Amino acid sequence: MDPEAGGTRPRADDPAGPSREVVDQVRRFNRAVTQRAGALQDAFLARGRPLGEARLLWEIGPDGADVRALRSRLELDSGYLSRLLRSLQHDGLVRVEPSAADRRVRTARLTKAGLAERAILDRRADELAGTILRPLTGGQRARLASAMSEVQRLLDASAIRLRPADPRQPDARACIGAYFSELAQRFPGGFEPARSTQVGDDELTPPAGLLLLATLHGRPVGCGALKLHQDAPAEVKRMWISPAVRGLGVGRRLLAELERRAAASGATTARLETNGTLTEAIALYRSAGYREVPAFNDEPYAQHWFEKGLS
Amino acid sequence: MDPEAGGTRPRADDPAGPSREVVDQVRRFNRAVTQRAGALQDAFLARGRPLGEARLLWEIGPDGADVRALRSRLELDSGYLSRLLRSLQHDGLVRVEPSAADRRVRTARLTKAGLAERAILDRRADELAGTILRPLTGGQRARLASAMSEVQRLLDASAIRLRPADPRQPDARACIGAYFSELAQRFPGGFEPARSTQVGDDELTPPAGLLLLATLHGRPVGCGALKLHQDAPAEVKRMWISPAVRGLGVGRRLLAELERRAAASGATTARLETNGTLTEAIALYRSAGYREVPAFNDEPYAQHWFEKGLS
DNA sequence: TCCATTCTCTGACTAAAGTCAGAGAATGGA
DNA sequence: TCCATTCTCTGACTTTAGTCAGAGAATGGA
Repeated sequence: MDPEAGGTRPRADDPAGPSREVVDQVRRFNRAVTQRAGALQDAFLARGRPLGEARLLWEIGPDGADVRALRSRLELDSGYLSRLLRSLQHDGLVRVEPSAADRRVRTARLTKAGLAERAILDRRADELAGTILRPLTGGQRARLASAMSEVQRLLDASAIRLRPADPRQPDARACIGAYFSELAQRFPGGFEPARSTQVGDDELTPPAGLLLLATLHGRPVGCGALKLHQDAPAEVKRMWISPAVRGLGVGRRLLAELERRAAASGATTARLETNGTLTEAIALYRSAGYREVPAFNDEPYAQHWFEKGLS
Repeated sequence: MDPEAGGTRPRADDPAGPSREVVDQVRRFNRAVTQRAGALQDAFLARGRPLGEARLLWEIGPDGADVRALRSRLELDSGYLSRLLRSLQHDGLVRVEPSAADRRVRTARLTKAGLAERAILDRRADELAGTILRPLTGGQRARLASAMSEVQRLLDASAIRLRPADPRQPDARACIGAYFSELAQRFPGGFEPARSTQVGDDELTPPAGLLLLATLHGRPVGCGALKLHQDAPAEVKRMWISPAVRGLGVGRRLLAELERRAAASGATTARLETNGTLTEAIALYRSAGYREVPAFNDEPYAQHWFEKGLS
């Protein structure tokens, strides 16, 4: 059930909001594509088995998976998941054993028959794509793939959420770690955190500072932080975006949100320093209104210092 | 459950088939859109009511609908539909009465409360689109709308089916009627079927001829016909595509299928005549390999005659 | 008038997709 | 050792999305 464009009600004239025709296009897409594709897909992949079971079979994967990981990934009730596994086990497609690392945990693995069934599902998914593509010309196929990629990427961009996080949390740690790894790879002389100006976890925790995490469907895909000072400029730190979501405006959004929060904390100026190798980051800062200024600290890995008024 | 790209199996080297990466893109899209967008949509529109009921509420619409029309449109079992209506009736949202035209038939109408509930659904669908669009920049929104439109149109193109039909059937009649209407509008002097060279229904019915219908999700969107002659060229007739699906290669597909069937019936040549006003049709024929030839009949409304070898 | 067809509804039922409660085992920190 | 927490499983159950059978009323054509 997808209500189509509700064309009887004009959109409020909000310059920051989406226009009527864009909203209508999204609604039309929701109706036409989401539902139809879903029904077609379900029909294609069912194979006489409940979809929940088929889905689980696929998610267990060729390497197996812990039940709790499956529970969390598929967002299923422990009881229901147990039942689905029982059913697949009964059909000889799955084997469930206690994990060696923690005997409370079960690990599910596909049997030989389970792997064969999964391969059939794989083929079926290919066939489904084939039925969609076959009636089209070569040019139409390329255009469809390109448009689908664009829709998908923009829906991802839309789904990215920003939230404050404690720098000690695993997700935050992972992002900062990825940031440091990338710096080590891209700087000509490498990067060692110990040689850089130290920033403690407390400094990025309210009220002294703040770390923002960007997540896509719960998965961390970026971070950025603020060091706040009384009567002095706020410092932007730890700006990193996962390569998987670059080009989608996430960095810009993160930076804008950091600026907002800095201003809300009373800061009138934001500052940051960066290495000359990070050309895309520098371009982002410039286009966001940062001007290059004389060095304001002695960070060994920096060659450029930027500042922006926050009014 | 959406299997993602099954990247371990190389695609057969079939130049006419879709490439591996296009198939993978379609599979990724199916996964991303169907599951995520579908689930989000259901959550948004549920409002504590089963989706089937919400869907029915929407489909009844502001003007009401016959139960049998709803049954056919939504492809629901008569018993189940009756139950859904009962439930909505119990909630005071729907009124069901015998139709004046045929007392076997029931007409369902929304009550005042039903109309209010429908308006809420309308608003919710807007809000759903809004949540998708709001995190995006203006440029991203425009790009998303454009990409969605492209995906939708190409999926429509993909979903179009060609099938033989009896020219007397309502769908065929509707297409031929639309064709004649368009000719009447576009020809400078108008068009009257009676002044044109007559083609009887039997002439477009096997074995004397053939009519092909193009349908999109069961709805007729185009037609084309053949008149077959022993030891003489086959004639292409009644080529019409609905404006809603023009530009998607449907005409080309129809024409190609007619040629195939003509060749399969032993014809070595295909012929057609057309009015000079139909510039897109002429362009299609030319690009499909038809050459202009001297007039081979005295069709009063034609100014161009074309021919193509079918080997 | 008869009869085949169409339509809606009710009875009876099923399968799938879950939820909630709670028991028992395992883990790790105080 | 104790205890809070985590994990899985089983019991019991519900809701949703339907299906199939068949009855009774209405329609239209022979």
